[in-house]
Amino acid sequence: MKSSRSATARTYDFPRPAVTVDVALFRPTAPGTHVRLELLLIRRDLPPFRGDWALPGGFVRENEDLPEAAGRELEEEAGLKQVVLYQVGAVGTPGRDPRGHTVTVLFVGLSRNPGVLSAGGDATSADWFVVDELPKLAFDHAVLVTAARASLRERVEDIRFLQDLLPAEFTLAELQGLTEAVLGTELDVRNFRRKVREAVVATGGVRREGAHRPAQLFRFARGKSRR
Amino acid sequence: MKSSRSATARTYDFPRPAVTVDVALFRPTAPGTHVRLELLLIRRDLPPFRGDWALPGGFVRENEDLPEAAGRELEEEAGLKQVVLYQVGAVGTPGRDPRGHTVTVLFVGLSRNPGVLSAGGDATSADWFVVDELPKLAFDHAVLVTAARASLRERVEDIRFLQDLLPAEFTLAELQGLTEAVLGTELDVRNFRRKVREAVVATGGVRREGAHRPAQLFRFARGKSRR
DNA sequence: TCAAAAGTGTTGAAGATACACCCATGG
DNA sequence: CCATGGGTGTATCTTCAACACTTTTGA
Repeated sequence: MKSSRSATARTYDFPRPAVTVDVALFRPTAPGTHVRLELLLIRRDLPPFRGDWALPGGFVRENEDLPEAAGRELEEEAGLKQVVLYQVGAVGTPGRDPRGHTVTVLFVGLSRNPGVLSAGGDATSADWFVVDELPKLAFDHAVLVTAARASLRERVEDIRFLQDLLPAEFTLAELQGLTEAVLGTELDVRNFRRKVREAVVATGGVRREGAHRPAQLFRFARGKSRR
Repeated sequence: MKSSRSATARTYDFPRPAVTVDVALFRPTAPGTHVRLELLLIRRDLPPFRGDWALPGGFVRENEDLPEAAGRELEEEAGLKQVVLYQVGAVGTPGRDPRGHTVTVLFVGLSRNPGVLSAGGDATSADWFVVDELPKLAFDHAVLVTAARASLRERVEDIRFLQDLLPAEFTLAELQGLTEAVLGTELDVRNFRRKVREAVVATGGVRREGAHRPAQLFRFARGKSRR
């Protein structure tokens, strides 16, 4: 990209949009019970949309790569590090920010170990919200969240997408619960297990908890994805 | 979105990347023979990469939407209008433009009726290149082209993606040739026809050309896509 | 009558869906 | 012994891949 018409491209004499990143970071609620997805939101303490909740995000800095900016914002605004993100796309509709034209690049992630949420920087507070009960969102963030969820649903078709999210060892019930949370639908136990059979291998260990049969532990097999 | 930390966001006191759009516009070679894809490129007449070929593109203007900017650049640099484009994503790797940090949003399109290429504006010339024999490209445009082709291949899985590209009436051989050009592989005639059967309807007309059986004409049926 | 492209069906394999019962454990 | 979640197999349907010959026409 960047097929500018001027050789002195750094000295623009016209106004231009700013670039931001926004991050839709999801996490599953605790396994065991019915797993649901939660979304990380930041409460805005400055206008516009003061007091509303918004996706973490902010301006991309000069010579900063987009994923880097997304990770930085996540750390600055919620104290989260080492989160795996991927890009969904860019949105630049004029008017989406009342202060001026911004083009945002949307990143999505699924987080394990959410760690401690520290409302750092200028963000009043950060919190997790169940995705089906979100508060009113600032800017066009509701649209972004919809796009983010749709993208997640597509990705999880390849079960290995969840590899970074689960601990090294997990039970198939955990894997299924997480998949169901992302898809928003329930899956048949037997069909699910057949489908993931080639992607995981039993470690031999078991997990005992509660008055019932212990669950075998699995890990992801090496090798490429399927489907 | 735009979760800035300043309420006076328009007065940034730090340097920031510029936003560009780039367009990978493909077209099929003439049907009848073996259909191949060609890509529209613009010859750069200014440094950097002076003399190299590049994707059409340029800076996004203040309060201009991204698809609008992509269409405008296509018109300015190649004289093409009314091309249907869709977005693939954003790339903002520092160093991708030696003049300074730019974030580009990549758009892709498939063009029918390419019209007359007018090397307008500052572009020395515009031309079509068979995708398997591209010249050296400026910036990181080779990467963008690869991403664009991969995206096209995914989209064409839904045959209706080609709806905007074909004339109102077309033969199944034309439809198949175009699909094959996008995929870069050959398809079985019978399987292809079975697959598209529900998406198209015969208009009753035929096209006669050459010393062989005339081809029936089809149009796309109304209704949503499948698969 | 010939060359050239249009058109057409069947079979097998793989993948998806639907569905119900036994197992191992802790309390 | 019972409540709880873990674990398993079969039948059906749909989808995809492979594969070869007949039809219609203009020259």
